[in-house]
Amino acid sequence: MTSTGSGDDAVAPAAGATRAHPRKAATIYDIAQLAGVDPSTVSRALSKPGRINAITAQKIQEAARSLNYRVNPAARALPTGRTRTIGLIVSDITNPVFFDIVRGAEQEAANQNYTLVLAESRESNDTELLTAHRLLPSVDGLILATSRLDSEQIQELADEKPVVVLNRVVDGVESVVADVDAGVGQAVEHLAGLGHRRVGYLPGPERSWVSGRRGEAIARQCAQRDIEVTMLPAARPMMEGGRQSAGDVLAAGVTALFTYNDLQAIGLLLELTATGTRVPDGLSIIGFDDIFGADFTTPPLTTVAAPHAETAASAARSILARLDGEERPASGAHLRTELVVRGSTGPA
Amino acid sequence: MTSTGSGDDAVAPAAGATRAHPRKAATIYDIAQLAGVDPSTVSRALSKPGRINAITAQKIQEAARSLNYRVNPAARALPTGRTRTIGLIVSDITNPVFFDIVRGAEQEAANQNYTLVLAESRESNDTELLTAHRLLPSVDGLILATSRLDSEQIQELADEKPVVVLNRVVDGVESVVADVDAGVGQAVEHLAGLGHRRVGYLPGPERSWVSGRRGEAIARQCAQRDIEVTMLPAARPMMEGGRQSAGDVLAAGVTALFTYNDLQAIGLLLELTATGTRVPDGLSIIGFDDIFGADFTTPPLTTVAAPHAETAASAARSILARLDGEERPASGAHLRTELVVRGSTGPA
DNA sequence: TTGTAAGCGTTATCAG
DNA sequence: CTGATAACGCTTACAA
Repeated sequence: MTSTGSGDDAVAPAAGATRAHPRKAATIYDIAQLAGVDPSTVSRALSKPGRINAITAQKIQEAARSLNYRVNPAARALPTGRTRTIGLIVSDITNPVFFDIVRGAEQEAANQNYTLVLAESRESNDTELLTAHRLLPSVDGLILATSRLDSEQIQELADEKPVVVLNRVVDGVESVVADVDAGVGQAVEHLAGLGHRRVGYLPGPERSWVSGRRGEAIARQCAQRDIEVTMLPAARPMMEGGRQSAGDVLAAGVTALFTYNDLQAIGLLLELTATGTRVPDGLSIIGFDDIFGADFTTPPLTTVAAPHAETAASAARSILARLDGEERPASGAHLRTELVVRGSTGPA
Repeated sequence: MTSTGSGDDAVAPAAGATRAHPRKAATIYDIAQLAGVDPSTVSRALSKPGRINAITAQKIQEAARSLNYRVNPAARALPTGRTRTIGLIVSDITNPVFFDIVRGAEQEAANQNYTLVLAESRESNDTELLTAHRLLPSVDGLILATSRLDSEQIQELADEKPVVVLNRVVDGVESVVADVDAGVGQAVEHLAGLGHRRVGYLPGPERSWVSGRRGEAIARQCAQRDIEVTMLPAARPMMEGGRQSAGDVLAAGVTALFTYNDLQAIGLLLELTATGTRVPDGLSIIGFDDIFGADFTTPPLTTVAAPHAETAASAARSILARLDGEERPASGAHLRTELVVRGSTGPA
């Protein structure tokens, strides 16, 4: 047992000197020499199996194995122009929605032996643009998860490499969008059934395309059922934003409220509960995304869930397909949103 | 408004054909030509400013800008052997602990103009090893966040490139470890003060080094205060694991329980509450990590918090420092754990 | 300070 | 099927 009792040092050089990294990696030249063939033959044997004599291929494989050979991705990228890497930019790593998005993209990439490069824009369009440009030269394609960029900026990026935007439509740029109306329809129906006639919407960032779509869908669905909807002042898409909007919400005189996302919903729920408004008795709340934690608030949150992992996976797939020269985006399954009814909604 | 009503397609080729990506990127040769200098001069001007005539530097900058030049990272990596990339492998992207870890690493990397490559091992040592080997050639260093690998496997990785393991000690390999005892000491003290004499520990994966350390720390601290501690059968480090252990926990006859992590704690809490055991009256629960959500369970979770973001940032810093040729790891601040008292602990 | 030239590890083209 | 050989875009002694 290496336990050192209390008072560990934060950074441990560890027992025994930290190792050096001298032994430079084997190259196809080393293999060629060992196998008695030309380096170019090694290259072929390794990258396009089948197009080579079985027996020499064998020898090469063995040599490679014995030398513990690994291709040098940078070297491969130079002549091919392909890095076997795709980039993903999210606005806030700390937001649980991105679990599923990151996982979906990472899995799909890993499946096809691609590697996922992740960056965070921290809800700022400036850093998003910077980051995108920093990433672009080193990836084969880029996924923009919740872009706050202008359409033109995105189009420019898309001019350089395959770009897919998630849950946003940008002219001329491919996108994967889950159908909001399905879930919102169910939600409004649900509220109507509970007798609500005045509902509100707490929007997220102005630059958020989804926030707009969600607002529209709500307005549309409510209009169809003759329900009055009032739009509140925008709030930051975090728990804090929800908390801070509690006053606005109460002042709005609605009996049910949609928030832009679950984070806001949870923040609001907490604030309301803390200040004596009961949910759902005093106010019904519906969030969006069904994030981690939405099921264990008190009461648990009713929310419009979206297939985030599948959305991201689909985006990754689409990029990889395009890299493989396919024209038509591999139009994936229908991505639908869906209401998850829990405890935060009740009779008006 | 582009809204299409309901029935959106999942993958939209988008209005107007998806763009092509022909225009090949400008190189230093293009700049050289435009600026009337040699490419090598351009290279210097761009990579080591100062070592060049101010006026030619100026010309080169302008040419670069006008051509919208971006360095080709692969091309740069080839002669230098440096990719300006660091890898991070986590066991489960979906576990909120990793928010902070990912963010800490990503921010520190981005600060120094490095890029973070992320991969998930899904709690499997096989895929972890595979992933590590897949990543290694394309990164300058690797951070293993919660490795399930054997020490020897990690040491082999560390022989090739700078590797830092988080919250684990491996001989000869650098690591960043938060001091568990501090927080556990506070926690046991807290329980003792509440009159608990029999506490339990629900461990995580067998291969998890932290799980072992946490168990030891608990045992040690309890021994000092003459508190009896019983070790339960291990459970998976997820909410599900906590849920499934509810029976074991109740059977153990303890009045307070530490779980390996907050995920388990939350799962257990939910299960217990659902089946009629009240927390903390029937059982006090303490988790580890203070993840997202720990503050809004009912009751909110008492937990031992660790500075995850700082831990990861420190790891990244250490790798970057080593890449810059510094010998001594930049021994960061003391990383201490700390008890956060909330509602899941009460009198015995 | 700047130019020359070699080299980084692969792939790709072209003969043989 | 395999071997030369020229890229790929950038860095880096070494010279000038």
